[in-house]
Amino acid sequence: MILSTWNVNSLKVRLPHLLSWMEGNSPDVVCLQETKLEDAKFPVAEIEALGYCAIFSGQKTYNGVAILSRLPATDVQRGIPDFADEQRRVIAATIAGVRIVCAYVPNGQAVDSDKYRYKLAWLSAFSEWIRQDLASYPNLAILGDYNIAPGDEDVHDPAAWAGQVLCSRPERDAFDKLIGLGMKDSFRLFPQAERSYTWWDYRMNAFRRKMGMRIDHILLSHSLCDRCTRCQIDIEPRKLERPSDHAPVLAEIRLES
DNA sequence: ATGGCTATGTAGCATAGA
Repeated sequence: MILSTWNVNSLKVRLPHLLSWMEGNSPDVVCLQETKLEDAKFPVAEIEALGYCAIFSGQKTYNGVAILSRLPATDVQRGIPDFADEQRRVIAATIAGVRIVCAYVPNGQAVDSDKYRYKLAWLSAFSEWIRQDLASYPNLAILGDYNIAPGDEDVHDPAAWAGQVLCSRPERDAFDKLIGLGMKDSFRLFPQAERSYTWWDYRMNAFRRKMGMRIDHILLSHSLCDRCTRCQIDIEPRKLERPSDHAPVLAEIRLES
């Protein structure tokens, strides 16, 4: 079972990239962030034509998340339970016995901004929800754009980014809190190339110069980690014309038959 | 050099992303 996540930065613009990427990589589950589409405008027909079902929670202009799946998705949850939030950032469902959580964590803009405080409050509520959900779903995966670089090795210039948004101690503590609940960063289960990133600024030829950040992650519960055979970032779509600024991340899980 | 791109909503630029 191949799980994947991709911040597409507008599904309307990126739909051709997404469809060809799905054809080339045959993921079983695709978690999308920043679809920027109202639900009425979601490209259901194009997704279904590839043999996938789609569940989504979107809004105009900003945010928006979706899960595409070959197998049926049940027990769909939109948003963090008991956390009032206008912003469409979370959708979760059970697929083939695995609880899939698709998340678009707030960016935070700048440390000490209102958006940063919203990010930390959001992460706190999210973490509490995951803590409870892990008791019900031992096979749990959280895929998405965390907007957190977990360590300095995930940042092209750690000195310049020290203490900045995406790298600050409270954000990394929030990430570590998820780990402490019984999750692992599947990317670090395997040897990886240095300067492995999932996001590069559109400006300054950042991608070509390998000036990026690893902020999109697939966290797996321990029981799923035991069956994870690979996790990798696919930088190929970032090379296309009019790319998303994020690259997709994939993890493969060996499911018992 | 605190910019630099890109997408959206909307018809000029403002806002947001990370």
